[in-house]
Amino acid sequence: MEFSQSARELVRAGRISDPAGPRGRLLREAAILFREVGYERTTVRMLADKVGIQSGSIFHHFRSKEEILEAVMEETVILNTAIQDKAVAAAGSPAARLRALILCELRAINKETGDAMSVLHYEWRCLSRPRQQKILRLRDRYESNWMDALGAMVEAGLVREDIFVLRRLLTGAIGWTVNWFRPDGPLSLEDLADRILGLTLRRDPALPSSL
Amino acid sequence: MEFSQSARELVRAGRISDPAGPRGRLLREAAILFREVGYERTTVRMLADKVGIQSGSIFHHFRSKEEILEAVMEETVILNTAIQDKAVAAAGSPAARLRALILCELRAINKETGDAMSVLHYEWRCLSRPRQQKILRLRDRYESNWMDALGAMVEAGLVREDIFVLRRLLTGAIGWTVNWFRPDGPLSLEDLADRILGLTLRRDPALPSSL
DNA sequence: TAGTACCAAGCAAGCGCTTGGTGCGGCCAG
DNA sequence: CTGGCCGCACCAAGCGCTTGCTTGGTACTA
Repeated sequence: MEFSQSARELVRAGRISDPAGPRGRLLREAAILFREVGYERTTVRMLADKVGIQSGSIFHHFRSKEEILEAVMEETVILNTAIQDKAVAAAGSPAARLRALILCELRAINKETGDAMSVLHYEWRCLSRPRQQKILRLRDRYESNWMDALGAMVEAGLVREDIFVLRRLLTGAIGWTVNWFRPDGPLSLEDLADRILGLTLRRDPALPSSL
Repeated sequence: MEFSQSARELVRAGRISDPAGPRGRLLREAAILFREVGYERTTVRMLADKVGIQSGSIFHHFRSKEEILEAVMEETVILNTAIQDKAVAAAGSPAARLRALILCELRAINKETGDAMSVLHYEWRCLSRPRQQKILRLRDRYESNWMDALGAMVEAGLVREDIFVLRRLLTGAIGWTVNWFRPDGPLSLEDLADRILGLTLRRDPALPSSL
């Protein structure tokens, strides 16, 4: 599996925490709690209970509650950027590359890192400005992968839209799936990726855009 | 303007608070604070300061802080449903109706009710379950307007997608505009509505969906 | 005189975080 | 082989502060 392999490599490189260690376990439970309850409503006592330690012991691993939130976001961005890089490298045509990006993002949001991605989305403003900018810098390569792929689609004549607007519409559409997509439903993430890709392809100008 | 006329009618009918009255002023400032700071981080003291009263006086108008959040959401849903109803009634063709819905939602999110709509989106889980269901029931007609319009588009042969999936993708794409759309930018909401409508139209099957 | 809108003061609970100390596995000098 | 010790992970207790909300009373309007 792409996910766990990338994760293992990053743990070995010291870029993310070992999920088996105490820090990694704290981050995993924190992501779940932050998602379900919200960052503000989650107390350090709730998190400590989930992990099975005393509330004060958390501050042996993190200097503050906000540092936990930052770490959840940071490690998720690092991991998903690594996964995305691999998918981009493996894709051939521009269309295949775009589809790979769509599928990557759908998976990030709806599979293993779904809790943390949800936190990244919904708890963004709970981070102090400096910490926000740190995460934003980490996202740079992730986003430029998108813009490169969309640019290639335009060059190939497969997309007609303004790619900045298009990327933002796609961000919204894909991100929102967290609120309705069910992996045990009739629709697979691969199907969904195909449909979203289909929406982006340019339509025949001859068709009546009859208003 | 469609907005203020619908608002005035609803105030007269007693369905939403008078924005000039103390309750209405509280709700307006609450929406702004909840959006900018977040519901949990907003204290009743902050809200009282904004309105220029003592913190305890808030509880003369609302029984609890959560009741304020509920009212913000409830009145926004009521108002935007009324605006949407008028737009639907005025639209002719299926495509015009769909475009009207897209534009309505874009306006709701990016104009007068933008703060409250953002709160509706981001602070949803801060509501207790019974209160959530109350709001959901209020949204019923709003959503069925959408499904009716999309169904008509399919019948007219203008849309090929599964309309449930399509509606959800659109919800995400439109909702996300709150995070990037700037009314003083080069793109107008009307332009944006056209582009989003364009994405939903069925594309020529003859075009290579070349993967 | 009843009702609306508000003030001034403060309570009880819960919050993030600090402090001082304990148990234990690994490591290395003797 | 082993005794001493270091550092990691954690505990028990609680401090200081903020929070939503309550109470009892006042001014003004109709």
